[in-house]
Amino acid sequence: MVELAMTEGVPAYIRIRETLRSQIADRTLKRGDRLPSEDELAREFGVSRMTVRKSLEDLLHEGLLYRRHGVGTFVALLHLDREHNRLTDTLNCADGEGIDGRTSLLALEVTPARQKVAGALCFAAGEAVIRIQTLRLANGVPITLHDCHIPHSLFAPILDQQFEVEELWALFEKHGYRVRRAIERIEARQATMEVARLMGTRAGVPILYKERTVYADDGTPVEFTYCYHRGDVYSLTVGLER
Amino acid sequence: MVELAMTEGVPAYIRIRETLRSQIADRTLKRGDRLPSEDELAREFGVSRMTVRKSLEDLLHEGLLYRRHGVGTFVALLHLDREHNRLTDTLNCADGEGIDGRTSLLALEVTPARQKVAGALCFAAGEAVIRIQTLRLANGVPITLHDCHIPHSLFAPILDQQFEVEELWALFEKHGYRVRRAIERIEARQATMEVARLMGTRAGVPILYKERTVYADDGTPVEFTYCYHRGDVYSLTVGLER
DNA sequence: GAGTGGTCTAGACCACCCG
DNA sequence: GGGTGGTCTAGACCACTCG
Repeated sequence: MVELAMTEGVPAYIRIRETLRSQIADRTLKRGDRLPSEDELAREFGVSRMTVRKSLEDLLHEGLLYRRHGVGTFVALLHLDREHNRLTDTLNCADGEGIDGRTSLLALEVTPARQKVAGALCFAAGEAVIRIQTLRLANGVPITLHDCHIPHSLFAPILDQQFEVEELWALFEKHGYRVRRAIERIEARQATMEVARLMGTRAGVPILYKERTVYADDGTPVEFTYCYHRGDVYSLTVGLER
Repeated sequence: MVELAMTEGVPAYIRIRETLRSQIADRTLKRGDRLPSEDELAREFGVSRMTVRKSLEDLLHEGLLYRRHGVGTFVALLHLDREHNRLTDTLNCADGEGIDGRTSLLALEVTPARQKVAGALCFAAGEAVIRIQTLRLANGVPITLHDCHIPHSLFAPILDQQFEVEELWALFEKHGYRVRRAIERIEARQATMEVARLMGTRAGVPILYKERTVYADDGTPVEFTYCYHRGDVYSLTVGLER
């Protein structure tokens, strides 16, 4: 019987899942290897087969493993980065290793929602939104201009608090909205004069433009943001399935 | 006990899942509604509770439902389009309703792989790849230029057959590779002279540029494609989670 | 035919939330 | 306290693949 990493109150299927994950990470299980059968794993870990299957579920979904009916469960040859479609805080995007990221606040105001913003947030044009405009710098170079809109009706109290734009989603959560997913519409555009000025570049340079709507886990839209990424220094990676 | 749609050999959890899905679609279950508890559903459908939970799994994952421990399972307020991160055939992208899409073949050749192509396909620079260059038109307007590369070693036989570029992935499958997922790197660029010429536009216009690597379910890279989308008429939508 | 994963059962106990 | 979902069991039978 195999010794499990972690203990105390952590469900068995999670301990088994993480044990398998680390065996794959440290090459105890190599790419292309067949795992022991589910019956064997159940015996090894001292749990029922249903629990083993529950353990495998997430790893299969991530693409770390794949199954062939009647044949076995295998470690995938290539492990795609799970982070690709991971939702990160709009105003606090990760910049990768060795990069000094900073966010500066350009504007914070309450305004009536224009039509597109209102539509995305599911309320009538003209209702109040909190608008947070920020500039994201990497090593001092402007990378992204964010123009973020959140419903005033849900989050008005945040205006009365000190808050860091990096912690916007933590504030949402304090108000009972757990951020769960987002939709982004992506286009290639040219910088307008206005955007160029704010980003310290010149009009006409390529801009990766996004409109992002963020939803809580019950489906409530909690944020709509225009994003302008400098095309010459920014690329975006997404994963697709099936 | 509830009558189930579909029958004969379809697993119970799938019939239950689809029954619930259509109840949500036709508003028998409305947004925000609490579903019957798992015990109730088990009684209604005449299955065990584990089977009910299996039915709910996919719907939860899709975001159609969400759960609150100790409270219940609910229909989400907003249903995000499941198609966003759906992988579609590179050379045969869907164009939406009422659009006449066509793909014309610009080039089909065997060439040595340049470094980036070889790297993506996990073999040495200079090895043979089949290169398929196509232009995608919507209502006669060039939308996307694809420059697709597939390993000659895996798919050489397709050169000896008649084949439609629209059916590339079906051919992969015939050779034992089931397409499963892809990674796309996305940038905003300006059209080069060469790209502008092929797409019937002028150099400098915004181009949504992608490098896409496609993987079979065992992780084998089966395709690497450069995509050039006309920025003024093309936008891309992606979903992000968590 | 032997071994694998796919589906399913009929229970059990626990943790969480609410009134 | 009563109802909900979260975890888990110890079996069962089936469908698929391979030699």
